[in-house]
Amino acid sequence: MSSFDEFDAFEGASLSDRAMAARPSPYLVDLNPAQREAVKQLDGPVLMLAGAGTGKTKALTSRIVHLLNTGRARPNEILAVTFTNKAAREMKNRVGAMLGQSIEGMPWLGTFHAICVKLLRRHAELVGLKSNFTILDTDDQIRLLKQLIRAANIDDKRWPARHLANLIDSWKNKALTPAKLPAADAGAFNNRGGEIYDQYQTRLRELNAVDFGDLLLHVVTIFQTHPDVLAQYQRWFRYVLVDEYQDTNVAQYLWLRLLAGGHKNICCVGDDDQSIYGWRGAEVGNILKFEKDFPGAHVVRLEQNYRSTPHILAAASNVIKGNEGRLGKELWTAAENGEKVCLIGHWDGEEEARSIGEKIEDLASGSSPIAKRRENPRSEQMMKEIERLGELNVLEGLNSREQVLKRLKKHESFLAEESRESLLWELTMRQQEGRSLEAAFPRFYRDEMAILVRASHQMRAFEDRFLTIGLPYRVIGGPRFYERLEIRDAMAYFRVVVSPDDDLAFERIVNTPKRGLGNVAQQKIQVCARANGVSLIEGARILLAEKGIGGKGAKELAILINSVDRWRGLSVEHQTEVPLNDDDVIDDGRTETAMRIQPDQANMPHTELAEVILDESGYTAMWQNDKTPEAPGRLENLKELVKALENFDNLQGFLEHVSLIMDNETDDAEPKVSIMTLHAAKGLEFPVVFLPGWEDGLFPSQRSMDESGLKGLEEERRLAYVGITRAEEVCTISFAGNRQVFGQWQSQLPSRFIDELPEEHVEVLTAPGIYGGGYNGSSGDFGASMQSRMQNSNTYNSPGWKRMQERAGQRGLSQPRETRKTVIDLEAVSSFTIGDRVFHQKFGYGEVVEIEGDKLGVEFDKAGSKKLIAKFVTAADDVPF
DNA sequence: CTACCAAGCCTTTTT
DNA sequence: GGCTTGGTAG
Repeated sequence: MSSFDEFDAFEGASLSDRAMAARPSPYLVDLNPAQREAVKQLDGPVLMLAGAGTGKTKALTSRIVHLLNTGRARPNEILAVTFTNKAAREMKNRVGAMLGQSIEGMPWLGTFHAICVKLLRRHAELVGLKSNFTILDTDDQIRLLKQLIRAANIDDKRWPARHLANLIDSWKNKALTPAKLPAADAGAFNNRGGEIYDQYQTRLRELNAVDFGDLLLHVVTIFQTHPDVLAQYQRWFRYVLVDEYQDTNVAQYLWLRLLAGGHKNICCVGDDDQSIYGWRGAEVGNILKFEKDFPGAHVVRLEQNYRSTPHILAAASNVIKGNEGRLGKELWTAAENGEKVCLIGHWDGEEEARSIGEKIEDLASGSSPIAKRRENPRSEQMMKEIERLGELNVLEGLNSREQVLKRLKKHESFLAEESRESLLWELTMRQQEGRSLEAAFPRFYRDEMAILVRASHQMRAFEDRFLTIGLPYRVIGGPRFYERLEIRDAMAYFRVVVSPDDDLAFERIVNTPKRGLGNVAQQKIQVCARANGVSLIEGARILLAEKGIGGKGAKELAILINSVDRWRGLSVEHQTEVPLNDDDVIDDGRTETAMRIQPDQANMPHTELAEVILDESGYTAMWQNDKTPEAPGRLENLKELVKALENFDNLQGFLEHVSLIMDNETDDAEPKVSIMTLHAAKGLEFPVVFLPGWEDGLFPSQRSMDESGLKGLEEERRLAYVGITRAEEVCTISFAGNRQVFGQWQSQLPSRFIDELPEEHVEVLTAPGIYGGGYNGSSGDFGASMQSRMQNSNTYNSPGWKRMQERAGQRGLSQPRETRKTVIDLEAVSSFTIGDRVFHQKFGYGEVVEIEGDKLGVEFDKAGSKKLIAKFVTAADDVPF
């Protein structure tokens, strides 16, 4: 592989380039021809059409390494944009791993938003902001808009702020400033849309704040109105790389085109079949017209799939081919056939959850102790172990040896001292007895399995079920840590301290905890602030001085204001401007905050300050006195928040991080099943994937179809495609005949996408209990009817389906069967007796009414009676207060 | 001003 | 079913 062909990309390059290129490039060896082509075509526009699982991240990271290795660019001269923080992180890690060193020096690898913040902090004054602007989240945004709407005398019931927020967002996605807004758009929202948008932007500027959309919009505006600034960056970023190009919106597209406009060294990677963010302004058109935008673009197709089995791939392809106007790719794989895609219909959503829970436990159970334990990685020992097993001939003479080895390798990180011993023992025994070696291993680990749902409310059924059977799971992208009430409150306190102009934050905390400053008092503050043209907190100060407010409220308000002043004094982080107008300082690797903020002498550590703020404000006390079941959890979260602060230099740095990083990944030692939305799953892969809720109206989502018609349906179909292609080995699609929607029982029809699955790659399973009888094997009825459904694509008229429909409404036919086995440690049994008061994270307080092995029956004060595993509750006395 | 209750919305999907 | 909002009573 070390032939001259590695140099051919540099024909005509300068001698020094050639010399650089002479460095070995081992990363090229691992690539297939298409990937290699995409990596080596360094100059000029490149479009990489990368199907699901075709190794696009590998190609992208190899390309970065190649750029560095050939000396084409220094790390800080490469602009690499992703959509999610996770993708950015992964790319950083992989580039680092390939280079064999840490990748400190790639400051411009990040999400659109993160990179824009950096740029905007630097040039904020060009759009009328100060460089320490705050970033508002949706909640602040809506509250602000609500104020404006009310001020404009519009009924905010008929014209909800939320709606306008969405409109403004969509305008910003299209790079439309108020001035550029077409009349048709401006007329939206009771004819006042454009007007209020304008006011909103003005108000944001006054508050020295931006919303998410502004991050991009402002930067685009700066580039468009200041060619000198743009030119500087065009020169600096010698190469531009974009991940998930199919998800770019107009603003992002403009941004990219402006930045790459000079040298046109832009490489976009994407897959039109995975465009699932149309509702957020993404334009599939961007990828479809790339060749027109960048004439002479090099188009490379990655079509070899390394992820999924042929059955899974075929199922996905057959579904997606129902879409029109695709760029067209033919995915293929060299992998073995594997299992067919499973299709199961269930009686109702509860049973679907139960069934999936059982299947997960089945797949995750193995007879070896390592099945249940995950220890620190010790791969070196692992490799030795494999050798030793070989020496001992433990694996000799059995045709599954290959697979066992593969399995061992795959799970090397699971092995620790004791489990190795027991594994060895287990394998030896098995061999002596002639039993299967494979079966000593669990087929999959829990963290290799995922449940992908269309909408987040579907998650609850699974959470409830898994909680009761004690199956460890984690919800990804659910209610996010930083969106929780207590966290937002705490952060509002920090914001008030850090930036005095932050009215929204002040509003939020002024009467939290209760200070006797209700509507009336707050109104007075508002009026006073406006009359004097100052921020709310200054207004409050004036109001106090003028004695415009009295009684308990006045006293409390004075205390609050004094406290804020004191806290601010404790933090003493005076800002010093550092000149930033030279090419050379575009990036020197330091963060923006470090550049601009020079801490004064000794000041209180910000973590300590945070604690002081929360204590002295009475916020902690508020939750300590709160008796609701959530209170302990909230205190816990506050503690976590303070802990998270440790990773930052100051409060401001932290606040910025929080506004951009919405995902919080906590690495537990214990392997857990993932539950997430299909959207959140993009870019991920799992050996085992469950796709529940394939019912018309749910998936494809009714709303999507109503709002966007065929376009919406096609996007839903792409979502289905994304879902199926997440699976490596096992993919199970299911639907339920009955489902609770808004608390009402509703009968559901199977998704139309189910009819688009290719019969020969799908195995239709009989749902347990669907005909009352369930498990005694012979009830192939339902399966057969499913088959016939699919043969006559005349959908919902099959006898089997009709019968199922008829039973809708008479619930209770399928009795919940007790679960067979759970993943629990049996030691935890009976530390409780009947009558004990216990506490549960989700259900709150309750009383033990029944004990059955390790399962407790608990009558909860608020949540009713539940059965659950003992380890999920604590004695009520132990709950921290 | 707060605490409680009824009514009405709602469920896409997210940086 | 659950959450937010708005109205009313104390």
